[in-house]
Amino acid sequence: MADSKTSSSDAGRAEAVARPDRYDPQSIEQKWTERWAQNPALYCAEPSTSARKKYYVLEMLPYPSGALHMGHVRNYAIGDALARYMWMQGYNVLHPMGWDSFGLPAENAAIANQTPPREWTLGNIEKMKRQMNRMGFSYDWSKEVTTCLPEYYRWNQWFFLKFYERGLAYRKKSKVNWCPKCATVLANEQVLSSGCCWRHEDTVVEQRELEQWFLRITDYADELLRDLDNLPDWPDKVKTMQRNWIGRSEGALVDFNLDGLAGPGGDKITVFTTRIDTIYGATSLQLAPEHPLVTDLIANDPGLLAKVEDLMQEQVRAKEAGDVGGIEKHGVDTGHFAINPFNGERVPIWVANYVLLDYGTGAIMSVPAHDERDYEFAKKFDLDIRVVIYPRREGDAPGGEPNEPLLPFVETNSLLINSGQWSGMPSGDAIEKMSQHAEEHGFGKATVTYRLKDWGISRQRYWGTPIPMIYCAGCGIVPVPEKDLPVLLPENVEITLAGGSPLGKVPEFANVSCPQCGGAARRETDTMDTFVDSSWYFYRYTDPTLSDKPLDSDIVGYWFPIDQYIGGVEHAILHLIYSRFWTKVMRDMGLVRNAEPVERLFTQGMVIKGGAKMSKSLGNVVSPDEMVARYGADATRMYTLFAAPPDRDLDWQDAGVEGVSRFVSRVYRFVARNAKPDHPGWNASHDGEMSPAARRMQRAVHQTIKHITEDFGGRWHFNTSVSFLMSLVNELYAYEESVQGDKNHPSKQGVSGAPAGSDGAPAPLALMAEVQRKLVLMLAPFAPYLAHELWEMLGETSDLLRAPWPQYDPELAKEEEVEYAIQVNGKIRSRIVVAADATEDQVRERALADEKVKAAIAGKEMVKVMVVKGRLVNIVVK
RNA sequence: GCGAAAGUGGCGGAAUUGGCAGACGCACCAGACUUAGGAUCUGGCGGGUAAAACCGUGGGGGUUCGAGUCCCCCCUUUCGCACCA
Repeated sequence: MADSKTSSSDAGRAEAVARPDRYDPQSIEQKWTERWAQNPALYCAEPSTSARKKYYVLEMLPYPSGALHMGHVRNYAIGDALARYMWMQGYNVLHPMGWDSFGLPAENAAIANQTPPREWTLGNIEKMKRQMNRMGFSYDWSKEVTTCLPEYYRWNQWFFLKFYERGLAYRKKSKVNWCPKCATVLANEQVLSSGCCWRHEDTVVEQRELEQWFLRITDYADELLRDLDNLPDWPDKVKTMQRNWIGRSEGALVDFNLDGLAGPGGDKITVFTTRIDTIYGATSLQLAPEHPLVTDLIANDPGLLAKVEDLMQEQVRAKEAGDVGGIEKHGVDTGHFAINPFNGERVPIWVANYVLLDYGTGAIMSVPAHDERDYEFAKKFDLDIRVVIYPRREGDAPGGEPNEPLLPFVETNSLLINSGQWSGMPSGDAIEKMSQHAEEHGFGKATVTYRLKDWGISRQRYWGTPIPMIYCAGCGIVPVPEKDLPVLLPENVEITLAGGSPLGKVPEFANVSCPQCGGAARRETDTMDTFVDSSWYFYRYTDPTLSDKPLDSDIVGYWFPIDQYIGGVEHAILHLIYSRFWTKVMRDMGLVRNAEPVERLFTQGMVIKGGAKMSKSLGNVVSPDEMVARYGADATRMYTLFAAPPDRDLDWQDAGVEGVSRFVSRVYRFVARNAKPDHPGWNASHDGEMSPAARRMQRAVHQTIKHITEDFGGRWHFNTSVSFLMSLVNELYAYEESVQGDKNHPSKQGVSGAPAGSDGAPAPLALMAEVQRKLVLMLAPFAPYLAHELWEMLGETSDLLRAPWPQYDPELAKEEEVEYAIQVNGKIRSRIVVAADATEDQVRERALADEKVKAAIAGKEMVKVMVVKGRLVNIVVK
């Protein structure tokens, strides 16, 4: 190969670009981008009749904001490495990409730039698709899905009608979360724990009364919870978050009749409790300030009304201040009483700010002795504290007086006292028996409540899927007939953030005739939450061209469940719980056979810089475009894999990309010189024995294959995969030097054969060719452009994407020698190197012959212990 | 407050089961090749010492021949949940 020295000076400068030893990512990547573009079928999944086993790898689809950010690049680099690896493992790989393209930013852009949302969105998609192709991601674009196009969203509408038929979509007036900045309603899942909007973290969500469409996700609460146990390959963190979100809680409802006058709003208060066994200790009832009965009870007392109003205001203020957890408890005595159905006792009715309206019934029985919050409240307002579960700690003898310092006693491992006929019963049994008792006597029953609420999907926005419903004065709510789908989103609509749904101001859209009676009717003008779009898009990928149905059950049956889903942990609740819900409904509709959409989930860490999330305001944004222009796509992608394990946050360091770029270029130069090595050293005769350097390199190759193969199958620590590749290349350089001398040392040039000390048998050319071949194969998932270029350089004509992944030979990967540390009385005194297959006796002999060991044991009585790699040899010397 | 994860050189990070702590890379230092070097190649690089010894994985105990790894207590950071009755 051309020696860099001969062409390096003035003459070489002009031809620098053409020199094969100079890595130029731009020209290489451009060349392959063009070639791949000419072969659109390259990355296409084979049909479900393929003889290959299927593998569905999916990355979360992006919102087309207009530019990829590093988080995208990282996400897709992981998915692409996996997709390429699985192709090389012989699988039929489905690796699609699409656009979650409805949503508010398009409307904001429309307002800011006077650009129609559709135009803005489709333009962004074009830009981002170009960026993705520039990165070399192996997407099957024949499966592309764009959620804002009628070909897709008509099926949202179709699903909505099916949900409606099944009673899973319903309309109700309710208090809803309203973000003043979004000018629309938010689902519970879209309200942060701070009480602010998920898109506007500084804007407190307001409560408004609106008529909204809801999806009955709570019907599936139990199954959504239970089936988490069938997802062993989901991160525990995500499963825990979902469990908490669903918040299943077993308990009982108990009715307390109002004492004396029946209230105008009813004559009883129903409370929810998980501890019905403590009901004899209930010394008050507590209502949430917003509880509808509250105003009835104190309607004629303006002073009390004002105090309750204060309680509510205080909560709002606390939320605004970000004080979520530790709001101080306050309450108001209504002066009314209710009757405990178990013992007939009158208990005062209070209003308390620590009772939540939307959990349980919005009313509780307060048992200060056995609930921490009730205890705190009772202490503060001097309410009775009555012990009804004998408080004992582990080891306490039974009997004796209840111990005030042990209160509140919240354990269920003790016996009831002061509880009438129930006294003496273990707490756990009492919960069951007392619920039964309540049910038999008609004042209560066992029940299960959930934190999870039904999913409100109505949005008062333009850029979303129109909800296919019509309101007729005569017929009421009338679904749009299936044959009339899609309900097309009108264009040229004036978009503002004020005055309700923009579609409401488009008469030709809103005014329709009733499908049932033909009379004048009004169309629903709200659109769907965009999380509807992303709840089932991955099914559509299997055949996005179908025009008569959303999916083909057989094709879906072939591809599903998704083998590997990759995305950010920020979707642990919203997207991933909605998707699971949607799949279960689809299964009940007979559309799909799988109960869960995703077999394995991987949540990658964020890309940060300087310890903070990248953001324009911090000015620490790294643009993928700039990185690609500077270092090429291969180096950029590879850096995102190398800089940190994929599940951890990646702290971006510009110098780090430089390092990976150097590595990539080092690989290029090596193969450029050695694809057809012409140094005489390679042609030296050999007698079949390999030189130690050759053996070393061969071992490195097989160890690298082993490591990377295992990493793909398990831990996914691609940072170490890349580092193994780097080490391997370092070995190749060392080997090259051993064969032909240091190219940069003229004194050594032309040295033929193996260096002194070897057995004089340089490895054959074939070994060099084989090693390079394997190196390129292993590079393919991480740096596809470079790998393809080198593949060609090696004279390979087969398609690298489908070339078989290299196998490793465990024998060749094994170390030939093992180092032992030798301890003398607990301290390491020496190290010896012994053949890997040496017997214990041989090791012992060698150890005792070691000079340092001899010195250490001279004149002593002792025990020696030698250790390494799990082998332990004890030698006792007297 | 509750729950989970993490804490290793100047930095990003290695070290599947307890077995040479710091792989690989960055930064830095030295050398080579150079008209030049922000290119390339070679070597060095936890502290400490002339060299050893010795000390080193947030802190303190413990188990073990041997602990970054296992056990107990504490500290810090990040994330999730935060009155869920």
